[in-house]
Amino acid sequence: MAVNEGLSIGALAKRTGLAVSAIRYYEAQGLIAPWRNAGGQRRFDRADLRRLSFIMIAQQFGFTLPQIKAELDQLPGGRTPTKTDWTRISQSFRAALDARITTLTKLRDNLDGCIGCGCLSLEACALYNPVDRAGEKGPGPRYLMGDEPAA
Amino acid sequence: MAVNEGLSIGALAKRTGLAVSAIRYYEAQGLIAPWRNAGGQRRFDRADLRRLSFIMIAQQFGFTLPQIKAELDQLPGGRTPTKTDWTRISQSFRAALDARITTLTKLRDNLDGCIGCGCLSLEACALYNPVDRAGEKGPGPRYLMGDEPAA
DNA sequence: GTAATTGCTAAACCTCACTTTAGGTCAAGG
DNA sequence: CCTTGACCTAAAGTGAGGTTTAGCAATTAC
Repeated sequence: MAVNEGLSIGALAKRTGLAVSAIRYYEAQGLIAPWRNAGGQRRFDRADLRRLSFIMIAQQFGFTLPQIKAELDQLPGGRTPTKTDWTRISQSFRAALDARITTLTKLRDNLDGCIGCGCLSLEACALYNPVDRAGEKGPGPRYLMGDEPAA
Repeated sequence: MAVNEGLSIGALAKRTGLAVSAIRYYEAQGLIAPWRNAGGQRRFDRADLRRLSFIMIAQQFGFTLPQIKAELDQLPGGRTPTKTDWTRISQSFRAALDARITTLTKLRDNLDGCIGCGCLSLEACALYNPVDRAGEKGPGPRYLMGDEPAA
């Protein structure tokens, strides 16, 4: 129990509320990179708490793990990220979030227009058009909420 | 090609942009209930175009199929839904949507507060709290975007 | 020192929302 | 009549995001 040996996976799980299995899964997906102690057990930095926190928040916002990884990959490799580093990625994150809120609000406003007519008609309803366009992309995974597939 | 024999699944697919397989899947999930012609092929009402349209729109908003089914189940059983019926479910739908936008906006505002400090700290960050609460629900499926699991 | 925890890996399993495949049937046009 | 295209079912496959299981090793608590 020396002070500088890092956190165990169980400790991380307790502090984040994540399941141990989820943390291991994030490692497998390249979102977090613990080292190993002499016995082969994972040890984590305190900075990893922040990474996990970011992952959980971004998931609440509806981002996929590859998208989140892309954001986290912008953090510096060789050193512990500074506040400035986190501020930078929070900002890029906020832009994506703003776009999502805008889309949702626009769709809601279209829905308001439709409540009066009760139509949802394929020919006339303002709500139908964005849906139609998604359909025209052809078969394959249909993306949600106006987002493009993960980069 | 008599006038009143209903639409084939292919016709529905063309008019909605959905895949035929998706429509059959929705039937299996109880979201739509075609009848069969003498040869065993599915035949659909024109009103089913509206149901499918609603499904597609609701999915854009991030609702799951069970949630959408719950809304559609409120439509009358014995007759073709009227505009009033659709208006009623659009309104209940809008309320759910409003809640979603509110949550997202609140989270975004919290993020704004965090950009200044760059923290995302588990102890202090305003963003952490909602995440933490989700974690406290214990193991099992973690719900997204502040929604409760489908009824 | 030993028992209970906690951690390890690999592989199987799960839900959601579908698509694809395989093998066969139905309907419409020439 | 016969071919072509649309349709049928059941079952398996997909990919995201994990959890569960099995069997074993390391750590911690007493």
